[in-house]
Amino acid sequence: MTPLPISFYLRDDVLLIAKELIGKVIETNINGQRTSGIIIETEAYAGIDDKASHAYGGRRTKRNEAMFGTGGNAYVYLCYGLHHLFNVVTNKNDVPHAVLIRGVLPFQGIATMENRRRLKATHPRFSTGPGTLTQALGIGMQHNMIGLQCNELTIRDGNFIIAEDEIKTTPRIGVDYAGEDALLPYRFLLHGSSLDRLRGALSGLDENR
DNA sequence: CGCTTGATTCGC
DNA sequence: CGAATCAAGCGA
Repeated sequence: MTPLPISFYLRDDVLLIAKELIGKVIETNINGQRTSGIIIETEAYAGIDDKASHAYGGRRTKRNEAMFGTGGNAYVYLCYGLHHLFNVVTNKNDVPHAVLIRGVLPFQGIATMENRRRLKATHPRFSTGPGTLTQALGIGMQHNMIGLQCNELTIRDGNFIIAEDEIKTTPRIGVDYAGEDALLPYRFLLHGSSLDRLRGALSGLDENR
């Protein structure tokens, strides 16, 4: 299975990319352990005019430097001093667009992820939430700024077909500080019924394909 | 410098 | 509901 092409990430429309990432597969290969998850929730952060974005007003620091890099790189940062949050950088160099990955469905390497999380994969908060999925997949600061075509951390198309009407759109979470931009419908997630359908499809699949 | 606040999670 | 835990970001 091949990584999504760079052209996927270089496009201007970060909202469209955030929506299209639903159903795609994040895969990590760390110390010979392959783990992966299917993306079920994302948020778009739309550049220097977006008050919720770390890059609002053109703010450029050591932390958010990755956002100013080229699309197709990872932006990983520490939140609340303890959680690593994983973003996909989009658009061209110096246009700081990004998509925050907020939830995945456990797919491959479930035993490895259960060890990292010290939780059973059936636990409701196993990998739903931006800080828990990074822990499950083993994503950390060592992945900040790396290209998503690499073996260690990549996103590919798992051919899970998601229809337009299976995706719900809401305001973003935890961005109250962003004033009126906190109300923008920039969060995308699978409907509950579609989640169940996906879960059902997964239970019939060979985990090692 | 020192103080405040997060793109959060978990346990009580 | 509050603790954990640290680096931006901001004002002095």
